[in-house]
Amino acid sequence: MHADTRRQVEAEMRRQGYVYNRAAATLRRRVSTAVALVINDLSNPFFAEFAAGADEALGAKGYVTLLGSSNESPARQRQVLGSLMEHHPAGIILSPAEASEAADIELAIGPQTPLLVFNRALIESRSAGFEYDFLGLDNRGGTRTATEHLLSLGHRRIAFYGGHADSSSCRERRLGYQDALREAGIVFDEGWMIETVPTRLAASAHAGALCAIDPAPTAAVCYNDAVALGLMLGLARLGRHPGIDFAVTGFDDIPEAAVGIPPLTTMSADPRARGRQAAELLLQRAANPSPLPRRSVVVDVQLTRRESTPHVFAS
Amino acid sequence: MHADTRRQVEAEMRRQGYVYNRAAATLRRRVSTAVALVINDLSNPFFAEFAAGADEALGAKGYVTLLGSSNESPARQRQVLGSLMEHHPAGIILSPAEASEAADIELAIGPQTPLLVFNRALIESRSAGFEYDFLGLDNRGGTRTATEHLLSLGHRRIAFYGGHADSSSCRERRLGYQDALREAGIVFDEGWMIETVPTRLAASAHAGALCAIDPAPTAAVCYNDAVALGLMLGLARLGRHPGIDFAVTGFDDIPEAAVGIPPLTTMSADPRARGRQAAELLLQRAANPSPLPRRSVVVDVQLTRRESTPHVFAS
DNA sequence: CTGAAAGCGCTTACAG
DNA sequence: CTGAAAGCGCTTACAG
Repeated sequence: MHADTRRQVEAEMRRQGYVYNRAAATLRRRVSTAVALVINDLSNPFFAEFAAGADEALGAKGYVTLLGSSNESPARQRQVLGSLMEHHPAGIILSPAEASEAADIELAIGPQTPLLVFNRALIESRSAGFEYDFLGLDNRGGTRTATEHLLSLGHRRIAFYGGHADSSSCRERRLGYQDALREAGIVFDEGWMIETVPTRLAASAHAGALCAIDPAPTAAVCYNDAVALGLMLGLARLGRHPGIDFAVTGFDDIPEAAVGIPPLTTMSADPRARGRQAAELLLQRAANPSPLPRRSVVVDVQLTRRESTPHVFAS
Repeated sequence: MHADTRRQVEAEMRRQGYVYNRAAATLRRRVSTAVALVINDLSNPFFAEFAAGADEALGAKGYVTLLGSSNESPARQRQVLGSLMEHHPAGIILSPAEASEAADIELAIGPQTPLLVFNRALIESRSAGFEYDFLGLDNRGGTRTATEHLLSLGHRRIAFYGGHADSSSCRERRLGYQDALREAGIVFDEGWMIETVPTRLAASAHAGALCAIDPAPTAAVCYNDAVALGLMLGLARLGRHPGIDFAVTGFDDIPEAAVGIPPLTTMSADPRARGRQAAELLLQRAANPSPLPRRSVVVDVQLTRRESTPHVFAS
């Protein structure tokens, strides 16, 4: 009888087209089942995958994703956060625009809403006591592993190619590279580090700077995959043959890495899994209002060896 | 005085940390300022760009984006739509999963909420009188233009490479290709059309099927850029030289197309602009509850000529 | 034109 | 344990 009645009621609800009104519930409970997801650059597959993973995990837990994209503009980011805050989200996952100030973010979202920052450190100059969780990649360990891989293949003159020296992830990746060189007893030269805009196009156009180093390096640890793919293109145009007489490593393992020419040895970060992880971390925080201390999770990245890193070539 | 008072009040609001409660407004007004954006595949840069464009335009009009991703699963899509409906969105932008049934969608969202379908037709078998707007690309005209371009370069044996013959966009693109051949008086052969999973990897692996055609084609119109880039890779491995002794065209103009080896001639669809356009169309509908008739907007795609389409090569 | 009151649809604290 | 009532913070219809 019970089950039968239930079925009848449900049938009638469906017939009348009843839909639960989450706005009413949010108003009463003072917090919504939405999570804000603010992404710096959706056209980068790394962040698009991250967003897809986060949305997937949030959906599985009954949350809905409020999307915002900042296009790497801190001003737009502030605006987007302000607009999303009006929906009283249960939490915020933020992959910050370059040069985002912690104090700025705090102003936009207040001290109540749980925040998880992904991938990049916020600039903490003016801020004190603003609490948030952090999920990032082990940038330093990653390039250290990449560099050790090249060393194990006999390379000794190894450049670091691409990225902005003033971005936190680039700084960390350069440190890991230097760690590995130092440990191998190699005297490293500032001139081995070449700065570029971190895009494929810029990296490709700038390849000449790498060839101009004297004596020429036999390998390059690249800031990320986009840069590495661009560098390989640029080298090919200059008559070098990456994968045969030159070794290149990337970072991120974007889908294109596996099908590059040659396929790219890179550090895998599995952005979709990172998105799911970010959602988990945030929802743990949202469930326990305060007991947990601030957490900073740094994820190991895995060397994925492909054909772009040959043994050193006797020239 | 007026302005001064206003400033004081605003300062006090900020001091107390007041934020507008949109849930209360939604409850009272019975419709929210959120728009649901449901995407079939966020890891495809084409759709990620589309999402970014839609979010941008919605944000500019004071709307917020509720994201959902279906990962090409109609079941997941139904579930996602159901969950988003509880937020009473002002409208829905849907880039449907493959083989989505109109009747299914109607069941999930009801007859009230404005719907704009992007890119793919819904299967209309069981449904009658379900109204929605449509925004799509001129698939047929696009491949027709691409094929005419190859014909003008002297190619006569032109294949159509990649895609699933049962997807509506692939069917349309094949028709445009056949239109151009017919008009040029070329007797076309069913064997010139090769089916693949529409990914770079699958297209690359399947390149042998193209070379097996006898007599061998000198050019291929590809289903999309991913397929075209994969095909060029596969051909290179088989000793062919796309851009020199073989011509390839793509579709979409994803960012990678411009930096491929060689750079890819393709049909530009400008997905970010499409996202903005989808948002405009939907919001027009949301503003006027019913007066507008159902609209179907088909966007022209532009030939972007790059180095992958050489003049026919005297072999 | 201005200001107080009603009410949107839920959840929860409270009376019975 | 059950059921009626209060109240979340807005918007809008209505009285003054």
